[in-house]
Amino acid sequence: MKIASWNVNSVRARLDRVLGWLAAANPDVACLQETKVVDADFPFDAFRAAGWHVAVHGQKTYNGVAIVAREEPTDVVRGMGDGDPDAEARLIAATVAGVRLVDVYVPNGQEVGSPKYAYKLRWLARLRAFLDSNCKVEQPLVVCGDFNIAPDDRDVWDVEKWRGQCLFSDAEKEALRHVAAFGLADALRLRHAEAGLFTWWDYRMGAFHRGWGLRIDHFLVTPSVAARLRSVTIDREARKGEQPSDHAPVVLELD
DNA sequence: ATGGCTACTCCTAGTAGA
Repeated sequence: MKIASWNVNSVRARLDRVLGWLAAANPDVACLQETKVVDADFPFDAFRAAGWHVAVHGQKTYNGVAIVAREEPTDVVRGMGDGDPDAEARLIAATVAGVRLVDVYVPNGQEVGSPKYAYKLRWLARLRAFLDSNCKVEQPLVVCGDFNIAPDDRDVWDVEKWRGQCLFSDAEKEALRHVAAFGLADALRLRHAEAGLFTWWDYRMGAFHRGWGLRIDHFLVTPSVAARLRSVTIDREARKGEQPSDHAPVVLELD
């Protein structure tokens, strides 16, 4: 089974590239983030024509998540359902081929100490509560997406530059560890220990070409998924060429 | 020193991303 996660930075602006990548990589399921479109305007027809089922949770202009699969996703849940008054479309969950998928687009946080940073930390605490209430560590569970947090020194291109900055601050790393403490492992680190495995590069300053990236897109998996883990790969090729997303897809293969 | 790109929107200039 092949599961992909990709922040596409607008599914409409990127439609041809997204469909082209899906056709070539041919995952069983892909979790997309930053679709940036209300559900009514999602390009369902183009996906259906290419043989994909799609479950979406979107909003105008910002955020938005979608699960795209060869089989119909079941038991779809949109949002954390915890009564928090915010209406940001940042989480969708569904089951595909017996695996429970939680697709997340964690808030960026903007700047350490800002209101958006506080919102990010609060959102991550809510995500842990969502897992506690809706999932079990004994089940095949994959929590994946754009976490907007680089977990450790290996995951930033310049440790000194990034130390204490938003995306790499201690409180963010601790909030991510608390999510994982539900009983989830960072799948990439189960297979690769080396530094410099990045998933995002700034559009500016030729960052991709210069290797100035961060690893902020993750697959967190329960033990039953880890036991089936064959490979975790970052498709850097998808960051190249005309009008790329600023994120590369990450692909998990299970036995 | 700053910003350097991209996508979005009933403000095509201002906001947001990371």
